[in-house]
Amino acid sequence: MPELPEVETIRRVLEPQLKNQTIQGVTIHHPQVIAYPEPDNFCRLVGGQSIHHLSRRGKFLSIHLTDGDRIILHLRMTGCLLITPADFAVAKHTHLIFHLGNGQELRFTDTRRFGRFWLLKNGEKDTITGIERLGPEPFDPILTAAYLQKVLTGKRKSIKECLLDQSILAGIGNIYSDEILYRTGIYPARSANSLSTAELEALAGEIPRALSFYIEKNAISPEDYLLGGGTDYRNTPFLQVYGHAGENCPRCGSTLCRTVIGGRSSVYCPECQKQTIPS
DNA sequence: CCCTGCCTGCTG
DNA sequence: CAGCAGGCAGGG
Repeated sequence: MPELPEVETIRRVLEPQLKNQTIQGVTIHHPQVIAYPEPDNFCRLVGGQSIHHLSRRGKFLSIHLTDGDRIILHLRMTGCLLITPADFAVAKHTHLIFHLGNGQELRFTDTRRFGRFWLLKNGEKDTITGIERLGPEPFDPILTAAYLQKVLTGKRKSIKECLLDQSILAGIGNIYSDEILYRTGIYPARSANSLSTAELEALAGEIPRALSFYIEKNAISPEDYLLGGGTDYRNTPFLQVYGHAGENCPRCGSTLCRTVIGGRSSVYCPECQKQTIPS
């Protein structure tokens, strides 16, 4: 489920609670979620270490341990992290439990089991998670119209598919690509190399602006996060097009359309996002 | 470019 | 029952 704003929200909520905590041990209910190394080694290497801080890169979350090792995870579609008391009822589809020194637990729940964990040793070159192939962060000042111009030149695929391409920009998924294109008035199926400089400038500005807006709308206390089971994404009411096909465009009142682009469901306003290229 | 697999659950 | 779901890798 989570895209960049949700992963960042999780990082912000969990980091203060996890900082300086010791991982006393790990219980694996479903070894499939450990991509590397072997699940037994994963547990052995993590056990006894302390958590130094959490970082995010695109949709990846990293738990940095005090000796320089790092646990990296990707929540994919339905992954979820929750800090609970040890006696808290274990939710269905809980695959991994980290037992913390303060009696709390860090639990990984994932209905569809697409999410993955990796453990990289201090200094170990990351050739397996995919982080190395990510494009820049959307908040990196490198994201300008000129950067977009450079990476989109010659790209005949749609601008929506390019926004979803993690090697072009890291962290945007199906929700926020639709929201960003709506905000910038760009028809999602437009070929990426057809965008004008003005449109690229609009995108370069709106991408970080929209993502920041949705990160802030997601803000939640640790208590409410636990009550919501880690899936209470509070920015959903602020989505303008995603999930609103058939409803009225908030700007012009036209009926929002749904189509499929690059195999992904896409919602747009036929009036605010014209198919024709502005001259 | 499209297709499939990976999984379960919800909706119509 | 089919179709769909906020992701990504791999294959043709």
